[in-house]
Amino acid sequence: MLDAAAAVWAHDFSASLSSIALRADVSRSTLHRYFTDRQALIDALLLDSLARLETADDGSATAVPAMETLEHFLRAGVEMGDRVIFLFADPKRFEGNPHWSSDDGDEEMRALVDRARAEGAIGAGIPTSWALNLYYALLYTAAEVSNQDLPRHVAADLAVQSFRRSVAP
Amino acid sequence: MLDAAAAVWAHDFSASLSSIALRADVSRSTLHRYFTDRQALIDALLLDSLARLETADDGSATAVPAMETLEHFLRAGVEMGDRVIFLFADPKRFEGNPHWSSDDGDEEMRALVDRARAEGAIGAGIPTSWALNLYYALLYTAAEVSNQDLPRHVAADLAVQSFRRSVAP
DNA sequence: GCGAAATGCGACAGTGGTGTCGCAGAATGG
DNA sequence: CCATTCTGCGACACCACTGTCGCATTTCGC
Repeated sequence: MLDAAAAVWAHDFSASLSSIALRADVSRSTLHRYFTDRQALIDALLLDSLARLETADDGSATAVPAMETLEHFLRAGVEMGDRVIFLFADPKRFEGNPHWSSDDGDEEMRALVDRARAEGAIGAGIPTSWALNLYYALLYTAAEVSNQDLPRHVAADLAVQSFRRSVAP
Repeated sequence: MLDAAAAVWAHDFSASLSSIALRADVSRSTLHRYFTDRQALIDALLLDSLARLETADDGSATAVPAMETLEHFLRAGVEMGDRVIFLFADPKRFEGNPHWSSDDGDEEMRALVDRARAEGAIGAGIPTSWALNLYYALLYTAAEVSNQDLPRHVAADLAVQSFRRSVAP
């Protein structure tokens, strides 16, 4: 059901619960039996997606260059496909949600970008806010393209390449 | 009213007509008086936005390098802000809409990208579908960022730079 | 095979957005 | 100044989605 919700909501967050039940091959009753609320399903999917992101992000020690961490994170994100689209399609989607700390969304990433800049991987002419938005856009786009034409890893490679080139000094 | 619709729908296409009326500082009645339908408003906004895009795109003769046309078009799009977000946030939003020819959405752009590739501005390792999706993502992101931190022209510059670097051979 | 748990189905009221009215109060222009 | 036009307000029925329920059916474990 979470997969179905991610798949459907990745493209239209206002989609009805019926469409999700249909996609999940269960009745609406069953869906409601596991998630009392629309909000409950959102929270469950959010939590699950964040957990996967966390897991996927495990291999990134702080010792390695920040740029490699960003790259690793990007690849992991693309691998998650719809989940990542769900998470990052609209930055304000989860505003006020107790499970969505601003740490997840921004602070940690901003710090990473700043570190990458300090390490010389990001040019002085690149504002941090642009680097961040570009990063999420590439993540989103690569995940999106993976649903259409290109194999997942190819899309990930292209996204990584685009990011490196775009922010290079 | 069209401006209000663009501003609201740029962030949430499922937003109610009430919220648009509110944003436009008119009553819901007045809104309905000018646009009988939700669909009528959508069509009007679509048509108006496409017209602006067309106008803004006037300066691009086919004689100049394709890359410059793409660049010009990108800058013009960023300048349009919410209108462009409305148009390109979801590629399938206007599927089946008689005013949304696939020419606008894809074919013309694809041809432009192919021409840029022939002129050596786009590397062989860059799939056309990636270049296109990247292009729209940058357009969208630059417009989005313009609503937050950076001045419009700075965001446009960054988007252009990112695109050139990303697809360079 | 039998009992328990899970699922599907249909019905229900509640809710919020939609589209349509009529009417009353501006705003506009001659 | 008056007449025409535009606008706002409130009311209405309609519809899709939501959340809840009871009951029949299927599935699963033992």
